Amino acid sequence: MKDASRRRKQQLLDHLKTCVMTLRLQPGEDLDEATLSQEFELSRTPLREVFRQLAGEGYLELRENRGARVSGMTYTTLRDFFLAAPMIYGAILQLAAQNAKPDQIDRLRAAQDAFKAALRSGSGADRAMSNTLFHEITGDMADNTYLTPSFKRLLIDHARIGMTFYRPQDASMAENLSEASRQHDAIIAAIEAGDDAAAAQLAIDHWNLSRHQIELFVAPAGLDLPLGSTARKTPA
Amino acid sequence: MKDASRRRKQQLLDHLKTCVMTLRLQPGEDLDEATLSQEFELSRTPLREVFRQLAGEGYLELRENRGARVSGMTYTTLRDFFLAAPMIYGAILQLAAQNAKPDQIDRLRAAQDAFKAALRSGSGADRAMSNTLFHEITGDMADNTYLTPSFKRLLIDHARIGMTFYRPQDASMAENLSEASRQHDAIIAAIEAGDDAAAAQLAIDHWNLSRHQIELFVAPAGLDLPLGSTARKTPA
DNA sequence: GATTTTTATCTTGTATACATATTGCATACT
DNA sequence: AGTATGCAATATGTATACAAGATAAAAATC
Repeated sequence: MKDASRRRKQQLLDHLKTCVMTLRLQPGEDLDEATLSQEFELSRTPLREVFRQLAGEGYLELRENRGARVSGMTYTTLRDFFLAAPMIYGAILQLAAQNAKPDQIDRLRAAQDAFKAALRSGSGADRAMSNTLFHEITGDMADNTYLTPSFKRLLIDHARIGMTFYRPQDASMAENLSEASRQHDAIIAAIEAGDDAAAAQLAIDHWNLSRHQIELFVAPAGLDLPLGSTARKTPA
Repeated sequence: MKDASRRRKQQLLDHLKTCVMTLRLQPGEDLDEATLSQEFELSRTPLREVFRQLAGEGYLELRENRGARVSGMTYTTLRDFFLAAPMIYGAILQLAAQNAKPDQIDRLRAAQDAFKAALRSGSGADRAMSNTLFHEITGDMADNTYLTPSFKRLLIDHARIGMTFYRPQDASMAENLSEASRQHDAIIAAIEAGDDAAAAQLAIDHWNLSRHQIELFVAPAGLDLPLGSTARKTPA
């Protein structure tokens, strides 16, 4: 009986994490204690503890006397993200290449297989979550107490950014994902070979690819209309 | 009445943070809910929420059904620390120099004054806490969501390492602190001038100084005894 | 009619009581 | 004597009840 409620608490934790990362819960969205309490058959006490923990990990924000909401994404988010990500992830992969243990490499391979499967047949959310798992394992390999907190925080918004800036119809975006998958393979190879310099370089490349995907979204290829076809009817 | 208990909760939070950073609570030490509950006149419910939050920020570790303990310091801690610290703090100071606002610079100056006062007359704990405050303000200036979590985590152990590896009698350690204070002044100047390259370099220098202090502690100057004076009575 | 004040309702925060898990000690057994 | 087992004591986790704050709606005032 106690075992069951402990499992529900863990389920709630995983559920909320997934919902935040896949945008099923939107940035800035309010969370209702009462509703979640009923859905997961938990009293408010353990629920609120889960909120605190998720706030500590960067998924939620707590406001005094005003409940919890999903961490926001502002117009400075992308800039902050791409400033920090290459540096942190470069360090993570460098350390991963130096420290990875055989069973961790096995897990990384399994995660990459899952990622490839999600590319073929999964939803956007499947893709985002399996990609997150891949990177989380590299974080385990690096095993540095002081880098992990920022890295985990980056992975949350990496998933959210990936969900935001992606259109499945776009052919160049599909090609982008194939390239990402090839980079994952190269990362596995570099880690297995213990080549930390190569791993660090692959981190940079991987983020440049992410940035490129956003550019494809924000500034798509032109519609190939002749000059002047968009002339205004009203003066500027 | 409610106001008072909210203040007590905040007091508990600050108190625990300070105790962890000044080693009044040792790494690995167990915390007793019942005792703290009485001391701060709070019920266990809000107390446990504070524990969760502090665990999220890296001060404590929570074990299922086995209570909270202060985050441990292992033999790999120092290595992990000096791997991550220069990179993170370099980035923080670089961004601080780019983004600092006038009122933040004022606060940084005030923090440095407090640090100098602690150097002259304060306890080791005063020194550690005022130094932490100085660096926390540079973190505010940098204002990057993704770097902050690791930076905060570093500051916790920066304080604890400073408390561990310091002997007030040692003259070269005192000189070391004066040099640290001069570096703080230089950091303020670089930030005010918006010179991000200089600020990043000062971050590296500042950590090299910290590392030097540990070396002074671990490998002190010899006692100047003549060779052979420590000859063993038993064979090796 | 618009704005402010009051009141009702809902949400959040805390305390207490109870259920479950862990730990240490005493006793029994090999 | 040393180890195993069971029980008591202690500590942790959860649920419910109550208190305080926030929000929204209705009434009163200008």
